[in-house]
Amino acid sequence: MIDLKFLQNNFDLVSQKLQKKGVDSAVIERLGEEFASLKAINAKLEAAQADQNQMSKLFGQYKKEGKDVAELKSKVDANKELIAGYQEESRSAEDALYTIALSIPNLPDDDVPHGEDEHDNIELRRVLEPRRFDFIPKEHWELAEMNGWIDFERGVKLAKSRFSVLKGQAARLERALINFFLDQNAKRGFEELCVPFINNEAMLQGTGQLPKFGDDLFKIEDENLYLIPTAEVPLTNLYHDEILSESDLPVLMTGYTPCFRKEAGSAGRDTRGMIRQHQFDKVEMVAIAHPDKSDEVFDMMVENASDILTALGLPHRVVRLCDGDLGFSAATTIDLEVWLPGQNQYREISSISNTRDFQARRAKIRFKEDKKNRLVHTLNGSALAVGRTLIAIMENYQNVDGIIEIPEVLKPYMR
RNA sequence: CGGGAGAUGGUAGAGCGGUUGAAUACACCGGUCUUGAAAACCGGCGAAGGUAACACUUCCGGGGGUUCGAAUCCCCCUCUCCCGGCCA
Repeated sequence: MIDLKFLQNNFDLVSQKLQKKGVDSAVIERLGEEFASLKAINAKLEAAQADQNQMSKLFGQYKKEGKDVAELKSKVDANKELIAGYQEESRSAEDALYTIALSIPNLPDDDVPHGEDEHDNIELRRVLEPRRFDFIPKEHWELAEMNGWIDFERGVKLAKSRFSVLKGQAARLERALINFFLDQNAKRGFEELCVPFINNEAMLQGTGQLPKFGDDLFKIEDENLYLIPTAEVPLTNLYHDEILSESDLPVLMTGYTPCFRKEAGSAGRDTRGMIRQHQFDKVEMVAIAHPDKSDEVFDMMVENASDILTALGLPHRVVRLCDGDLGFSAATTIDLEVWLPGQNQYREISSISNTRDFQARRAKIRFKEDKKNRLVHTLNGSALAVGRTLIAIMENYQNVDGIIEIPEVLKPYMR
């Protein structure tokens, strides 16, 4: 959630920044008004409550002294009705405010480049030269079929479209990658966690998936629970509504989880192969950082993910997202895109974001700084998307017969 | 899923319906003492909103009710613990 006090004092700035994220300035104006009217009604309510408390104390005193309370009681009764009315007003003002506030995306950082969509993203650098093939490299689904690695049809039979089954060496490679990623993250100081794959509504609101993006989530029937779309949800919310001590920061966490996404609105995109599935494996990094030091942590996370790709010998590029392409919660994002020779293009394999205090405000994650509580910064990034790494290995390590070599660093993990 | 018990500040643990936002102990922080530490003694010590700072408001698992007044009484929900069933 954005800082409403900041909004009050910097309307033009906020409004202009959110324009890029597709928010109409009229909505921002509404938001400011709702905030102001909530504060106004709460002031009235609190004054009336103060009166009530005073009179109740008097009441007790009168009783003790044997005085007549009839007049006082009628005053108290009248005030009570006043309070009930204010309470109702306050409640509806609050509803109105949060209905809007929770659906407003984060403000982009000042140094985020301007742009409409992914075409305006800025390539920062390329790492590793793509290999030159003396034959036409195949796409991963073709390789999968030749090697008997992926059973798309039976995945569909078991669940529905966009589900698949990994077999034999591919299943083993998937597991090897998970272990490799977790080990690499541990070397950077990320503590490994194994968390619930189902989270409740409050957690999904904390990280920003709800209330706005419920259509992308698998909900458990008759329960207030959802399959997680990313480990960012449980890892970040581990400290939901908690106050950390300054010395705890930064908290660096990593975890493997499957991720479940409905992919609503992705009809027809990447329907072939394993690029876009309803269920996929991912190893995630999450950091809870001191607000003055989150930039350092962010750089480290980007470096870590890039280094893992390099260790696997996978060519990739580092891309800075423009404001038009930023996700809902992100203030700044860097994507890593891996080279897929079969597709002859770079495809996203990791996305690393600093949400600043946006998620922290929603999830109430704070730390003590000189007796005062201050919101932390939360960061998240993939290191890495496992299925897409598997695809990248298949396409980059194929030979002319369709045989796929195992990257050197993974061999110990395949034994 | 069935039977019983419970939910209070970082932890432990009190709390007749009326200066109880909450005794007490431990932990923690500051100070005195000490070469330093420990001990002892003194002081401080929950959160949110609000304020320049006060004031003030709210919070004793969550929600609702009774009352002038609820941590204390009533109802619902959630969670935890113990016993049984099922089970990796």
